Amino acid sequence: MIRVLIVDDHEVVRQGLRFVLDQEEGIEVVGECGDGAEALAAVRAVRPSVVLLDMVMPGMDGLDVLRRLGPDRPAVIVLTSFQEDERVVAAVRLGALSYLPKTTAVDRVVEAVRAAAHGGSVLAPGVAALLVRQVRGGERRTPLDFLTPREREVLTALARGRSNSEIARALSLGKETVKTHVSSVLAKLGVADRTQAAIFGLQHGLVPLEEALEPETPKE
Amino acid sequence: MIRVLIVDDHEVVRQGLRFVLDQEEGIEVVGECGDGAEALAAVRAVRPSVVLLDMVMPGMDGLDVLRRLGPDRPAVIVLTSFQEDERVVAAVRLGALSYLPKTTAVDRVVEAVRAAAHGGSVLAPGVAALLVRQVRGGERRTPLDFLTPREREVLTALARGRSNSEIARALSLGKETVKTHVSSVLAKLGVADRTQAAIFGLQHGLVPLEEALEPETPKE
DNA sequence: GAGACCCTCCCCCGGCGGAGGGAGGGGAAA
DNA sequence: TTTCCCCTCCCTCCGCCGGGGGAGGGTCTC
Repeated sequence: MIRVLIVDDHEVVRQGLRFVLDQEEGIEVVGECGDGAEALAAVRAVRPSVVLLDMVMPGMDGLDVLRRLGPDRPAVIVLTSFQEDERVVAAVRLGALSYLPKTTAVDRVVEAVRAAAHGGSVLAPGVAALLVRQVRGGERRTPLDFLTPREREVLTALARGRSNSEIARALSLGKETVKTHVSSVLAKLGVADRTQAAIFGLQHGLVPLEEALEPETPKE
Repeated sequence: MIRVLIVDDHEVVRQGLRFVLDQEEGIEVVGECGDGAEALAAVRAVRPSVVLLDMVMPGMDGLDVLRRLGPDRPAVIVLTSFQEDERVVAAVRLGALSYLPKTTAVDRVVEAVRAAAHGGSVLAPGVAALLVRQVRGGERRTPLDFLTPREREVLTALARGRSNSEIARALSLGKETVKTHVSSVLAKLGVADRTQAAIFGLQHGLVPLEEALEPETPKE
């Protein structure tokens, strides 16, 4: 029996998944959670073999949950609305077996659950391509991949709406240095100015849109 | 019998809604659609009395569907992931009876369907507050409400990453004029620069994030 | 008609932003 | 070691951005 825990802040989605999975033989839904904190507790409590995890949730999001799962974690299938390049890769790095957009046909979800039960992956075509790109450094990569770590940090700050001097202060740098980084970022992304760079960063999930203008987000 | 059409690009969500609604007496799900174009066709074909409409879909989105529904339209309940101020108001203006976030408990969805069948509304608390603010101009309003039409246009362009001179060209204005508008926008939104204004605009759904850097989007 | 508001354009000016080039230190790989 | 890249900071130059103030013409309301 495959014991499944469903984590999603949308009750409708939880109902849908439960409905679909309950009809399957050998699969049992052992719990539902509406947020990340609940999910962690539930994982410890009911010891599911597979977790269906939504990426975007209020409070602790999917990535946070992945980070906090212990070493003997259940198999995790990420199910999300967005295909944000950054997050896909992050999720896989953090041990997610499958990463499926919510537009996925339910059959594929069932497949993924069965596969996950014995450590297998089912990837949506787009996601698969993305990972291949990432892992094998093959063909065309996101311009983001060409950024150095420092440049990413700067771009992240840009996407939060910070000015050069604010960034300098935040990263303990000279503003000259920040300008240098910003210039390379603009060049590498092929955009005209910081505003476009910020939008680009937001589009690629460097910063969740909701938090973008927040003064500080220590996240914890 | 209340005849319901479900429109959502996520099969999981469709299944969930169908499951929930099928259990209800007097409610019958007469169709499911995965995108806007399908939805319009289905409305004509099966003549549902209530449409559950997702706002964000590939291709023709929920607002487009609302715009294109004829005069003798079915009752429409908008069900969406985001509570983007702009779109809520737009949807209601376009005739949506209810506007519910997907985080809504399923009971409320059922309530909304029953209410919609005879022209009633069920609003999530947040949405209700928003509409009251909008309609009665009461208490605190979004800074967006203080913008003049022209300023909105300019902010929209800002959110697409346009420079002042590009905006001037696009709107057939002198760049001096654009600067004037940008200045008022910054002041009214209480932000420091155009980048922050752009982010603000994106957060409030003036431009869908995905389209933000697109060179032109005539939408059609 | 007087006010209020919006839209349009103008001026000045200071400063941030971005291009371009240079330079030193450090780490990693050939 | 030499080479290459990254990070750091410095410089100049200039254009765009944004603040402040002004001004004319439009509409709508009182």
